[in-house]
This record gives sequence, C-alpha cells and structure tokens, in this order.
Amino acid sequence: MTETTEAYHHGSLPEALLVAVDEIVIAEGLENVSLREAARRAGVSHSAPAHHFGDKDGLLAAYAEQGFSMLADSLETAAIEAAGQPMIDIIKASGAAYVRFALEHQGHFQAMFRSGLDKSTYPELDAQSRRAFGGLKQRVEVLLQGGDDTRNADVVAAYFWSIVHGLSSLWVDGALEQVFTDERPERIVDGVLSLPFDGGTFS
Amino acid sequence: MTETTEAYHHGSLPEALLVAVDEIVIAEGLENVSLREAARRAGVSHSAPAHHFGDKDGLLAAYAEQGFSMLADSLETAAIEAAGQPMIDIIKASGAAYVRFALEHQGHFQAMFRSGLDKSTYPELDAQSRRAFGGLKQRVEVLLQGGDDTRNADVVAAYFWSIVHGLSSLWVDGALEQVFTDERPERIVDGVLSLPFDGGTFS
DNA sequence: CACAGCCACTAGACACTGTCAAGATATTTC
DNA sequence: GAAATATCTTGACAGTGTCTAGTGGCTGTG
Repeated sequence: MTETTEAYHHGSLPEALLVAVDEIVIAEGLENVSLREAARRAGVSHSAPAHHFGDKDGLLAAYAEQGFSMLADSLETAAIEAAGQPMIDIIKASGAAYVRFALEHQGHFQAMFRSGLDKSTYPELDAQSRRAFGGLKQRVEVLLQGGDDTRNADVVAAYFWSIVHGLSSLWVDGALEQVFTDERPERIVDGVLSLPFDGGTFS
Repeated sequence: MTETTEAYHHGSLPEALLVAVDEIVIAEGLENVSLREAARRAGVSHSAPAHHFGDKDGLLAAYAEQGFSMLADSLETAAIEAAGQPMIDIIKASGAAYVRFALEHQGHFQAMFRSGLDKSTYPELDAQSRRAFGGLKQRVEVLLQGGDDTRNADVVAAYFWSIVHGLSSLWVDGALEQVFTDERPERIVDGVLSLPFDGGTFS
C-alpha cells in the first residue's frame, strides 16, 4: 500500500490521499471509500483529510476532478497524434481514447460519473469536465462545416459522446460481458467504434 | 410521505420499503439511502428491513431489480405497440422507450447502474437485467438476417444499446445540459435517436 | 378451545463512519 | 528569536449497518 513518503508536513498529503482513494475504489469499490480509511492508508490521523478537502464529498470531488483532467489530457494527446489526418479520423481516435481511458482508470471513471456530485458546488470539477468535452464539440463543428454538412453539430457531438460513454459505462459495469458471453468485449468495442464511420445507418 | 398502510404484519412492508427507497433516492440522492431512514418512513423499527432484505445491499438490489423489471416491461410494451412495422422501427421505438424510462424513473435508473452491486451475488437482479436486454439482441438478429446484412449482430446490438444508455446516463447526470447550454436536451435526444436511422455514418 | 410453532417485528448493543471543536507541533514570516 | 500561520492530532458526538436476543400476534392442529 501507499508507501509512507515520511516527508509529510511539507505538502504531499493531498496527493497521497488521492492515491489512497484510488486504491480503495479499485480494491473495495466506490461506495466503500471513507475519509478514515484513506487517512489510515496515508498514515495520518482520521481527521487530517478534512483539513485539505473539507469533507468527504470534497475528497471525492478532487479525485473526480483529477480524473476529468486526465481524460482531457488523453483526448488532447490522441487528437494531436492524429493531427494531419482528416477530421473524422481525429474524432475516431479521440473516441477510442475515451474508451481506453475508462478501462485503464476505472476508479476515476466511476468517481467521475457514479459519485453523484453536484458540479455546481465544485467549480473546478465543472471546469475540468468542460475542458474534457469542449474539444469534441469544436472538432465536430469543423467536421460538418468542412463537408457542407447540414446536420446539427450539437446533435452529432452528443451522438459520438453517447456512443463512447455508453460503451465505456456498460463495459466497466460488466454488462457487456454479461449479455454478449460469446464475444470478447474488445471485439465488440472495436466493432461499435468503427460503425459510425463504416455503416452506422440502418433502414 | 409514504402513507402508513397500518395493516403491516400481513405482507406489505417490503413494498412500502421499496417506495420509501424511491422517495429517498429522489429527494436526497442514492448515496443517502439508509436502512434506518427507509424504516422510519415506513413506520417500523430500525432493523425491520433486514428481516426482509438481509442487509443494505439486499434492499438496493431489490430496488434495482424492480427497476430492471419495469424497464423490461417498458421495452416490451414499446415493441408490441410498434408491432407490424418494419423491425427497424420497432428497434427505434424501443430505444426511445429506454431513454424515456431513464428519465421518468431516475431513482431506479441510478440504482440499476450506479449502485455498484455485483450481479453474480444477486441472481434475480441478473435475471431481470438479462430480460431487459435480451429482447434487443433478438430483434437485431432478425433485422440483420432479414436484410442479408453481414454486420455482426452482437456489435450492432451493442451499438444501439450504447447510444441509448450513454444518452440516458449523460442526461440524468446533467452532463447534456452542462455542455449543450444553447439547445434543449429533448431536441438533442430526439436528434441523436434518429441519427442511426437517418445519417449515422460519417466519413 | 388450548397450545405449540412460526412469522414479523422490536430492543439493545457494538464497531464503524463523518464532522466538529480544541489543542499541539512544525514551518514560515518578519 | 518571536509571532503567526499552516498542518496535523485528539477527543467527542450523532448517525449508520449489522448482530443477538427477545416479543407479540397469527396459524394450524389436537
């Protein structure tokens, strides 16, 4: 567990607590995160966390905010790596990065979308989540106007977002494996992610 | 609050407790549901719920199971009402019913997908959730083979499911309104739901 | 009609949790 | 070096989940 960095009392407690939260979420689930257990893992007294994060929701909000920040970075990195290609491929790469993030950071992903935190009471959380999703909307606008496409940009952005978010949620939740027992989830995900670009219309 | 049906001691406590849970989730959020508060609202002692549901997770599982059962019924009803129309329209109607259910029963929807319950420890929960999603898979199979479509049925089913589930989650979470401030969510949802049937492919 | 058994619930206890107030200790500032 | 401040500790309280031991009424059987 969380190696004791000894040198507390000069600034590393908040980070150590976020690491502790991540460990707890992974090991015992989001609902079993507690201030006291996080404090225990960080080697401090039971009420030390409150000093930095206010209360339990504050700690979870900081953890979720970290997650949105990481997600925003991942999406941006994916877009940069795909730079030069057609916009549609940049969007496709971002979508894959979204699902990859959800799977590689399930603890953060749960806190981001399952903690029930009200963004209006945590401005920084709100800001980081906007940062994560703002890029998609812009790229969709470029995509549509470039091709003289009359489809509504907000609708198309929500469409892409719903696909990757739904897919991520269902996968992390275990629902994909529950329903599609004969297919490996990776294949399902790959297939779904390419549908909107290669046959996502049905009639 | 929960009118006291007086006539306890002959069978109505479990139902009353589920109603109480629903009230609590709506009024104070999923994470504030407690056995003792549910007992209070039902007018019984603090440990009465355990007699019927075992423990807190058991109560939440029963509530979530009720939700999956209602969802399965809603989807089935939608499919029946659209019977006779082309299969693609039946699927479209089911998708709309899915999103409508999420919005009209936000309490149940949260418990179904945000409670972190392990389905393998609640067989009835598992069964009801399979019932809800099984129909979609079958209908997609009919859709594809009817049109000599070579696309993988599991992939297409996961695609539809991801769209409606992602859309529902983001809406209930308030994320749609957060990002698309200038559009009413209903319009976004209507647009997204029709995209896969009228221009869901991009290139 | 008595009585034994059982079902639905109560009452009390315990360990755990979040949160608050008060204090202690180290670090920084002047 | 002293004062001020940030960081953390200690102790307390109410609320919670869960366990154990009861209690009260209903049911079926002789």
